Amino acid sequence: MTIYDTNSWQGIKSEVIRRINDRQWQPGDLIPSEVELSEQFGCARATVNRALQDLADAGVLDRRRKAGTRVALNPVRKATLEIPVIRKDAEARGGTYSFDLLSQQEFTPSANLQNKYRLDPNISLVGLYTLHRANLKPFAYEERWINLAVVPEITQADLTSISANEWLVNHTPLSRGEFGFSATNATKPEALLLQCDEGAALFTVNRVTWSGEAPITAVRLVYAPGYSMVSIV
Amino acid sequence: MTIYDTNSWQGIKSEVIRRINDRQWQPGDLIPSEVELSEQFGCARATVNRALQDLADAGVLDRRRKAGTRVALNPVRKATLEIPVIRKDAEARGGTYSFDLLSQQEFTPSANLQNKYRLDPNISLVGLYTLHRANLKPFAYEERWINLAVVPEITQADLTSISANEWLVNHTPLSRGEFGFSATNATKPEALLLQCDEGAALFTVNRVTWSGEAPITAVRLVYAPGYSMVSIV
DNA sequence: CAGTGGTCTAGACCACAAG
DNA sequence: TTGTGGTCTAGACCACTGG
Repeated sequence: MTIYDTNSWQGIKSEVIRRINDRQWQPGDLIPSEVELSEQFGCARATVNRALQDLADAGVLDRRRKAGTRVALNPVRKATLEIPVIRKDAEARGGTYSFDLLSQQEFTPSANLQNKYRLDPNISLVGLYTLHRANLKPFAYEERWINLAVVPEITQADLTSISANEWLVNHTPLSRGEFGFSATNATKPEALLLQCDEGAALFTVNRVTWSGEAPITAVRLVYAPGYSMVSIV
Repeated sequence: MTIYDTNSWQGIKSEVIRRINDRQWQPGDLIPSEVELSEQFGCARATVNRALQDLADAGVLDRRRKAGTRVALNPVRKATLEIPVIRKDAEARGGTYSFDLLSQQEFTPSANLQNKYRLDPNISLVGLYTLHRANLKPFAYEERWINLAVVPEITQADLTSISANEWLVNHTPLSRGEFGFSATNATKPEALLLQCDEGAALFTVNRVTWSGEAPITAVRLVYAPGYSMVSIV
């Protein structure tokens, strides 16, 4: 346990946490204003501000101008998932990473894709089917399409030596995305690829990545049985 | 798209992002120091600091004293999962929430639990088995134990009217935890409870919550088929 | 050692929203 | 209208760590 001075922002943060845990300040309660607290703690208001903002980010406090700062009624548990590049993930689980690019072809978006992602019918997409391995054993199976209208350069890349995943991460440094996590039963082809029984429960990630209004890529990733994604809060 | 002035920290943040996306600053590159940037932007160093710290938190920049600030080589994708109380989750999915407390009993930790969670063999735990429902249909099945040495007050609570989950959230406002997400095949009893086929792929969450060195509670939660946990980055 | 980020201060002005 | 948080400034000192 690290101890902080009470006129450091971390110290103020722990003190606030202590008061909440002690139930001096209960859920829904209004806590003193920044000015009052800075007087209590004998520090600058900016220091209190830093501490309270941090706690508000964490979902512990609710702050509104003029209305003041309250202890959150529904302390949302926020878990920050670090989603590593698959290669790192496989390596971290003690394996040597490799992958097979099973197939790659260009196509134009189906009506379904056009609607779902607001894609122009005339653009080209690349479809990629990849089996990721750790120590040569199947680790995850990936189905992906990439929007060539956004990243045409990828046609120049050798996607058998670097995975599309990594290429994209390094060439589109910042982007919005949506993740969906679910569980699906292995289909027969998936079972063959992942060397598991048909119907086995597979941890599944769906991801769409956007650059402004245009989708860059969408992925469906099914992990071999036993995979677990861990997060520390 | 919101536009910020370049001497606000948000403005500086977007400008830095722009330079990274333009590849003026490439992954691994050292970017100018805070002092240099504050001169370039005509603002105080603290403002630049705020912007760069934000980007470092997001995993876009790597910062080290004396070594300076670099564009991250492995831009970690961080997804912030908001993990709501089950009731809210069920309600957000358009249902009326209810639950059945199937069983509740006190016991002392098995050798296995003692080892895994460093539990004293003499303390008492409560085991709870709960079926959560949305619109009366099974939503998730929960197995949980709670450490009475840490929260003895819970024996006073009526856990048939408020779920243990919510009681704990409101009485242990801040705590560390670990989440694990995986997929499991429905066992026969789970299939009965969740009204699905045996073997169906179920999204599963394991959670352990700690208060200092002592575990407060551990939960295994299996969701009815079709559940998907969504996160926006 | 010296240069970088990390933090604190005292003061100021602004933006928002409750009354 | 007015009290609250949100932000910026100019300056200062500190903590870490690379050279």
